[in-house]
Order: sequence, then structure tokens, then C-alpha cells
Amino acid sequence: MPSPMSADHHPLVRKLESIFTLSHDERQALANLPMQLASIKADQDIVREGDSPSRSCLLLSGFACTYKITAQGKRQIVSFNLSGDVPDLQSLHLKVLDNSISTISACSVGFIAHEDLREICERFPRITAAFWRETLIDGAIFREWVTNVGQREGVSRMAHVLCELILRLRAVGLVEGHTCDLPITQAEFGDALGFTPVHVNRVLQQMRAEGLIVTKGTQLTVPDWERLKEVGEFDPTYLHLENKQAAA
Amino acid sequence: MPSPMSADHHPLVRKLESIFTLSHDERQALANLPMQLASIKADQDIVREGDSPSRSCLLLSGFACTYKITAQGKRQIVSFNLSGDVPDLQSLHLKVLDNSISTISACSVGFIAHEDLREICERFPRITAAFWRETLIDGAIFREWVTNVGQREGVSRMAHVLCELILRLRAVGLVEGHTCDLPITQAEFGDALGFTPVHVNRVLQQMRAEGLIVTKGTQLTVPDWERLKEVGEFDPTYLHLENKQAAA
DNA sequence: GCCCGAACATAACATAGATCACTTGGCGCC
DNA sequence: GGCGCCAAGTGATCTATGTTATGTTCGGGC
Repeated sequence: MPSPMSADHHPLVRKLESIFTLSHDERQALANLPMQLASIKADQDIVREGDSPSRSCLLLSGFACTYKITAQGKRQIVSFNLSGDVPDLQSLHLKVLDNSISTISACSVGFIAHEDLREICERFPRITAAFWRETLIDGAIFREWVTNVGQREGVSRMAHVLCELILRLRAVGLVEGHTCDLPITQAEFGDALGFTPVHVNRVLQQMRAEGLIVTKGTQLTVPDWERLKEVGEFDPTYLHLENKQAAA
Repeated sequence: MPSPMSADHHPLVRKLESIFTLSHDERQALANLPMQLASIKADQDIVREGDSPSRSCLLLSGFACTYKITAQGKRQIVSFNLSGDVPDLQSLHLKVLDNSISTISACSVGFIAHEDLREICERFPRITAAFWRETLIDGAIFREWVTNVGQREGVSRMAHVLCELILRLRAVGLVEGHTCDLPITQAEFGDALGFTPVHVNRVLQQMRAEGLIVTKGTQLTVPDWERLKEVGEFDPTYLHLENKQAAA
């Protein structure tokens, strides 16, 4: 069933356009990709490490994360997934998944069959390039995370992911002014940063005390973007956003 | 100038065949890619963060690494590059590099023009798929590194990278029996693992004492592969090697 | 309008790993 | 064949972060 959504508001189109320039036909073809829609509650796995899915999952709304569990049972979140992301696009070329994907908040997702993706890539070679570029940017983000976890401490490590989240949210229109909705718990930040929940709490307290962030429920507001960027040593180049002012 | 190397011994062909099945024609086309050869001494940058190269670099022999420098001047190595790797293949679709690449030992490299790569991808769509798959596997390795640096400590963290290095070296024929040449200094391991050189030294001492590794100059030998895998919680799935017994 | 569980907060104590300062060993080079 | 240099090794001390334990807040269901 082709989605009835208009091309310009289709999350996949909007996401790809934040990193690649699409033609009218390409936008149209993407918006007409058949999708099987589903609503998923918070904290449910969408796919699991070891699976060999025959479709990929487009996140339409809500927050999800990509994670791995070590033999010791510890969880590392390696990426947060936002609206427009296709967190398991890799499964198009890698038969077995090496990570799991779980919702963080309630999400609505669209499953797209691999055969339909292969077909659209054949018809539109520039769409192949766009998807390839998306997976390359994911790779760039992972490299930055290795660096963040390996070299930055406490406040600076946290500030860095917050900067990334805000820019990526803004790229898909989910930031209003200086505030956005961020339904990520402190424990989840811990799993993403390699901290304990206790330490995440201490770090956030310090950031609030220093006026770097203001939180109200799940709302995050950043009073001084430049200062947060500086504390997090954040340089947005690695996100490879097409729309340069989005990266300001 | 097409390289005179026979297809079967061409490092790029051998590397791609470790993750993808190539036809005779595809092997031939890859081996005939024009390359500009160069010899580079140890500890020299090949490309730098911020560059926009019009060619990619195939590592023919020697060891290199991909790294980033933080605003604080700390270095994180995010990947070791071995013979057959094209560590900046991403630059084909991402205009500006978000990382630097440096040699670790003396290396010989071949530079391949992006236009030649684009042309071969057009002529052989399966080669596009092979390269895309290679970049996806790089992404999988970065995810594993985030997990390694974020969740494992001391001996286990070190054991994990050693396992990865050994399997990847074996996939391109650089392991003989239980030993291989690993010209990586303790300081470089430190930059890769998020440890200080002092701590790397202590961790290696402990691993020697426990009989996990034996070192003699730059030679590393692993007396008990199964035990090293267990200590490093190493599951080779994420390397997505085509040749399954290589992953044993 | 009360109860319950999840998320958040806080405090005392423990430790892996950082830092600093120094020694040793090997090896190329004049 | 001695000089210099880089990698490796060592020991004392310090600190960011982990661990354990317990208290507090708050939103949603009955």
C-alpha cells in the first residue's frame, strides 16, 4: 500500500533532503515506497542482534536507539534514532544484524521490504548514492562516539551528545527556539556514554548549576548554544548536513 | 597506468573477496584500476581532517590508522587499517573528511581517482554493492569499538582489539600459525583504547603473566585463541566475513 | 484522592585508571 | 664504539567515576 503522505512531509524524504539534494521524481518515488505501518510502545525491541530481516524499518515518530549487549550483560547504546532514520538500513547488504534496535518512547514505524528498496535503487542510481551517503554519515557518527567515549570526561562527554541530538532534531524540524522534547532517561544516557546512572545524574546537576542546560520534565532548553558547543568541543562537520545554516 | 599485479594477488581484490563473492570480470576490472603508487614512511599523515580529496587511498602494505584529535588535543584512534583497506573510501560520497589517516609503520599505498571508482561502480553495479558493503562493515566495526571503549575494562578491552586485529590480518593472509607481526606501539594502543600508555603497559604485563599473549619485538603470538576470545568477549559476527572458517 | 512504580536525587565509600617522575633497554647513526 | 632517542617498564600518588544504599518526587491508574 503506497503511503498517502505528501512527498514533502514524508519523514524519509525530509531526512534524506537534510543530507542530499533530491529531484522531484526521486522525492515522489521515495514517498510512494510501500510501507507496512506499526505502532510500538516504549522499551520494545524492533529487531534483535542475530536477526536476518527482509525489510528495514523507517522511524516515523518517536525516539529509538541502537544498542549492543556485552557478554557481561552490559548495554551500550551506540546511536539514538530519530524521525526519518532507517536504523537497520545496513541489513540490505549485511545478512545478519550485529546490533539490536529498541524504542525509547512510543514510536510509529514503517517497514519497507528490501526488494522494494533494491528496486528503487536500481531505477534511481542517485537514490542508491543517497542511501549509501546516509550509511556513511552513520559511520561518521560512530567514529565521533568512539572519540567522545574514549577521550572526553563528565560534563564535556554529555554536552557533546546533547549538541549532536539537538542538531539532528533541528534538521528534521523537532526543535522550537532553544528547546526540544528529549524523552531519554538518565539511565539511557548512561548506557550511551559509558557512565553509571548515578554519574549521569551528577553530571546533569553540574550542567544545570553552570547554566548550560535547563530541564523541565522531558523538555530540554539550551540557554547558550555557543557555550554548550564549546564545553562539548562540538564541531558539526561530522554530521555532513547539506543545509549549512542548520549546522550553525 | 593499470597496475601489472595479477588479479588474485591484488590486495583490493583479496580484501573484497573476504567479504563479498566477485566474478572473474569484476576481479579483473578491480585489478586493472589505475593507481598512483607511493611509499610513505612511518608516522606520516596520508590525509587530514578537513581535506576534500579527489582520490581514495588503497593500503597495499604496512599498518595505518584512522584518528581524530579533540579540541583538548587528545588523539583517538578509531580504526586500524591493514593491507587491502581503503580507509578513506567514504570521501567518494562525503565531500569533507571528518578524520585523519596516518601511517603507523612504513606503508606502500595506491591512490585511486574518484572518477575511476565512480566509473567502475557504474559499469559493475555489484562492485557498488561490494564497496557499500565494505563501508557498512566499517560502520559495524565502529559500533563494536564504541561498545568496547564504553563497557569493557583493562585486559578485556585490550584482548578484544587484539582478537579483531588477528582475524582481520588472517583474512588477508598476514597470520602464520598463531603469530603475526604487529608494529603498534603501546602509546598507539593507548590512543585506540582510551588508556594512557602507562596503563597499556600494565595491562599487557598482566596478559603476559596470565599466558594470554607472548610478545617478542613486534611479533605477537597467541598460545590459546579460545581463551583470548573469551577474555575479550569476542564474537566475530560484526566483521561479517564471508569465509566462515576464517572467523573460527 | 490514594497508591504504586519509575525516574530522579543524594551520600559514603571503593577502585580502575590517570598523572607524574623516573629508569632501563635496544638500536641506528655519526 | 659511544651518543642519542624512542619505546618500554616502574613506583607513588591522585581523581574521576563506580558501587551500594536509601530517600524523594511525580504522573497515571483505580
